[in-house]
Amino acid sequence: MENSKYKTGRRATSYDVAKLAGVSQSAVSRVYKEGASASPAMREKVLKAANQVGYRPNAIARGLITQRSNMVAVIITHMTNLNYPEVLVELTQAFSNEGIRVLLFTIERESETTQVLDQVLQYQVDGVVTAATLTTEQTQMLEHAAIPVVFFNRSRKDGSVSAVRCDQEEGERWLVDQLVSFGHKRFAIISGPDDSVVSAERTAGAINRLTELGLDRPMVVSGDYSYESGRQAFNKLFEGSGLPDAIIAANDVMAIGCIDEAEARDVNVPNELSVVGFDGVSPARFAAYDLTTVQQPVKRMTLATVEMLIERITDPSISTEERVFAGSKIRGNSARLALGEEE
Amino acid sequence: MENSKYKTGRRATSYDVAKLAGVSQSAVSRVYKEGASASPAMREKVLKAANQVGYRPNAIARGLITQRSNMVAVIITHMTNLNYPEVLVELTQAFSNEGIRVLLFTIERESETTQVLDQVLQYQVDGVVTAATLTTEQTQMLEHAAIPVVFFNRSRKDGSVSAVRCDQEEGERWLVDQLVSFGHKRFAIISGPDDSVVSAERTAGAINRLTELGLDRPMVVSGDYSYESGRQAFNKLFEGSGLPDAIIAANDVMAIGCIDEAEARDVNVPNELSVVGFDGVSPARFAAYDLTTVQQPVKRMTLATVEMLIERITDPSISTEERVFAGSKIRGNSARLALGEEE
DNA sequence: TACATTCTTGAATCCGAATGCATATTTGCA
DNA sequence: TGCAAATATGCATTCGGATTCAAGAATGTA
Repeated sequence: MENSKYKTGRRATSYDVAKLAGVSQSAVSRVYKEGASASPAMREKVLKAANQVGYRPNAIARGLITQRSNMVAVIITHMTNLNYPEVLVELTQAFSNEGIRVLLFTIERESETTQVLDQVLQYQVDGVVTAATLTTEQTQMLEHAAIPVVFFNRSRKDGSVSAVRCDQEEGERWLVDQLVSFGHKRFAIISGPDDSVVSAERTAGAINRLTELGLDRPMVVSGDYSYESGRQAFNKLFEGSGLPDAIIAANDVMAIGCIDEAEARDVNVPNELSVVGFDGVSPARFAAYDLTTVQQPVKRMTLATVEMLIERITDPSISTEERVFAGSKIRGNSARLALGEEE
Repeated sequence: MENSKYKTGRRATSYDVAKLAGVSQSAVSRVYKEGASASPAMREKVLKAANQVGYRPNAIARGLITQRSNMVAVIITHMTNLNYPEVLVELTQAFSNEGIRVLLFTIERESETTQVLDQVLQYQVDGVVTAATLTTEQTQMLEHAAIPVVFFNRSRKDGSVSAVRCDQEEGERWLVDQLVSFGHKRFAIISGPDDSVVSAERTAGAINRLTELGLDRPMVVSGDYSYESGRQAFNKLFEGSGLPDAIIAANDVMAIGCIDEAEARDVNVPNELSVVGFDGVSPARFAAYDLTTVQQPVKRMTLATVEMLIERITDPSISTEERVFAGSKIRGNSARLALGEEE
């Protein structure tokens, strides 16, 4: 006991500082609390003492009493999709600017949310950003615990949750229209993992538009967002009954894999085959691929997410909101495009 | 006050559960603590009540009393380098398997560690993994607070910190040897950001080996790990006095940029120019580039990091250790290589 | 059946900072 | 100069779960 005060690692507490400065613990606390009444003299004494012992308020203790941890959970799936790292970094940075820390939860597939949710609840986070779909039950658990959630790139049809997303469907429509306007007729689609909502939306978006335009229902080959799966998907199509005019991949990385495999089999892109992606990740801009794709406005989306979540944390009674961003259309060189046609 | 108990979001506490189950709060606590004495009857009663009210132990409160937050901080620089997302995911997953949560701190450049360190200390993390260099002073602060640290891909020459790293120098030596054995004589290097230790090590490793072999000191152009900077670097070299035989980039992404710009200027890689990278990130394996590079064994490195950090958290008195991993040599097609020569 | 040993359980206390309340001090204004 | 209003400060309590201590129950052994 006597030596505990000298034990290495004994972090200084507000009591230690108080004693050293000859004031009360409450005084120390007030000095660190913006807007609390403390005389300049007091403040100086306290800060000096705090400095001497290297005092830093204990965020855990503070969280316990204030019921605010100043941490949010970010749930994100395994980042095969190169889009996620960028999202994560931007989110972290934006939250950080607001004095909020990010507790990271990664899962392999969207279906593994259960264990994660349990942890999220234990850690008393102030809010959740999820890039994985939650069941109604899970959403309700969070709601019941009064933890606001913002869905990233997914939502509920009934608008019962707050969400920020990129308009996948609109993006696919543009891609299809581009391809069609040049005369492409036979389409194939490479979808993402079964449990990816984003992939489902993109795939459906493309198919719907094709149907609207009276074209044949495209063949759909499934991938898992990875480069390899893009290559394999091409092979499946190549070995099938006649190559399509254009392949619409559910993300850029698969489009890239697809292009590489096509070239490996002497199918020239874009002359013999058009390939388009989605996301606008950095490799899509590499000159060797120069994809025609739709880029998600990651920065704006993450800022909107942070803003929205903080708003809901501050005022939990606020009603849900959905913000939908259109993607930026990028005309690359992986598809033969309509000439001189804008919009 | 009276309504607070019914307020939405009022999370159930161990007291609530205790009351409902007709036992003491201590009993509830014990049921949730492995190895604590609690009769099966008691356990059942408590779990039933807990289930009824959706009780989950409050990790914050627990952390306060146990002096263990079960969180570690991961400090990582802006992920221009595609290597980091992978590292981050693997770390998170591995920590998660050990019941430890990751609090993420991202910084733009390695030099911005100060503010971050302050936050790290406030959040009472049990340990720190840093992929950014810390000053001696900063390391001492952590040490004084008894927070173990593991450096990722950086260390101190005096071995005063625990570290896990990839042997950058050895990797560069292999690259240089490969290139030299084919007859390359004129070298150039594209370095990373000034404050990147990894870049410094790689650059130095290559230069040292070239010197050892009696070759001319290479020209060094600086980049910032980005694709664009790789392109620009090529241009600087192209406009300079004669293109070198080989360019050694401090990471894969710059190597890719460099290759693209070379092709754009009708310099064929690898026939007219060899380009090698470092990291072994996924785009390096894209067929269009197929880089000759050294791949960091990310999975093994992250596992070692987690293991080491937990070891130090468990027993802080343990002495420091450094684990150095050799990178996997990848002979791609971006450099003309020696034939039939292994090792 | 008696007594020692182990197991259960609850009461009380603690972790470290925030805050309502009460008191002491200062400031403002007539 | 006097008194009210505003500030400053300390005391005591609180957040929610872990843990020590001591008492009570169950089990084992002779």
